Amino acid sequence: MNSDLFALKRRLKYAAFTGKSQEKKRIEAKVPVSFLLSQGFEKAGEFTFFRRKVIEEHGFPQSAARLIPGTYTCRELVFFDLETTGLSGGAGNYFFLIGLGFLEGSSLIVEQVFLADYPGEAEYLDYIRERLKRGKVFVSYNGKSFDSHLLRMRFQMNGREYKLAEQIDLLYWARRLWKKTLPDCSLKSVEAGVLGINREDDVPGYEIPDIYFSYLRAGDTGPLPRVFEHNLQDILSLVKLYILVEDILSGHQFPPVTDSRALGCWLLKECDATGVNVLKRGFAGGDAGSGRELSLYYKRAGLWLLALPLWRELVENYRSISAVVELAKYYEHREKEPEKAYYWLDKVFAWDLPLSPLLRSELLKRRERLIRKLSS
DNA sequence: ACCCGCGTATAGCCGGGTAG
DNA sequence: CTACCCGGCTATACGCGGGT
Repeated sequence: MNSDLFALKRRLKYAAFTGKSQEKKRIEAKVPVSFLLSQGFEKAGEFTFFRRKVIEEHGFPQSAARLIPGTYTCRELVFFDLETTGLSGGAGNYFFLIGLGFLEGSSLIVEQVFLADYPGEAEYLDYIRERLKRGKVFVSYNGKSFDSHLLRMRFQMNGREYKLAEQIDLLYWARRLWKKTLPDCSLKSVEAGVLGINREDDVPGYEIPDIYFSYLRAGDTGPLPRVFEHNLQDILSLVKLYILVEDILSGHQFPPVTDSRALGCWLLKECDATGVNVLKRGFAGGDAGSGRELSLYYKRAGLWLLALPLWRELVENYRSISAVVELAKYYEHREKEPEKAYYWLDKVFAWDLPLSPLLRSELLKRRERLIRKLSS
């Protein structure tokens, strides 16, 4: 489906009626006003429809706002999600539904703006721009790559500039925290695996463009409510996910599937002392990767006395090759005790694990050198 | 069909240490 | 002194995967 051509045809269709009153009649006949009103929308323009839901929620992070840049607060967050005519980033794509979420006290306000037909896009965008004014930080799922560009593009194509100042994209947080433990990091998988949300009767994303086209072409409004619902659920999940990530970062929650190694490393990189605690907890929970990262952190900090017991534990309980190598390096180069270095390195060969050729040759080289040192 | 941020792997550089 | 080697850090290249 070439949506560019399609959009052009829609424009011509309305343009064909020259008389003002005639045009209006035609529009009113084509836009299913009563259907949209029945869905809780109100008319906000010739083609623009708006509805709002207030959802009572608890547990909004009021103080611990680790994700929010600058001096903004969570009152200035706007959660947003678009339903579009396709995935491709080309100019022919546009969006016909935007969901916005705002936090207000203990409530979540979800606003949805629907474009009843393409010729109304300019007024639709102007209306959305007004609604977006209160939001300073945009929260999305993959919005940095998808939604924000489409949004900007549509404003641009209509001769209006719009820039999303600050953005928080939760996709990257989901990857960081659950890439190892979930089959994938689609919003759906995160909902099911972490948030405990299982959508019933959800519209698969790929069906959405066709549903909208079929509505435009044949006036088929039947499946539209499910699209509105899908968009609403996306906003709700976005908010829940945002709260969960804030909770994890402030140490209030730590779902069992969370990758403590990745989180700990990220925190350490951000010079955050809680990174050490996260890695400690991960290692205590049996994650060797967390122990390894913690030991390397101690090594970088020159805290050998803290690193050494970790390496020994990693060798004894997890048969960690990297820990063996670290112990061998330590004794060969730092303590100048090649016999101790050899003692540890030899364990790797005793284990008789399958090794990649590269790693194997590296280990052999190290052993050769130690043998030379020992015999001289 | 598209974009883009992120994680991972690899190469290269530098400083320190050592053998000859 | 020189030539080399090792380890650690940084820069760059690459590929993945999510949105409708």
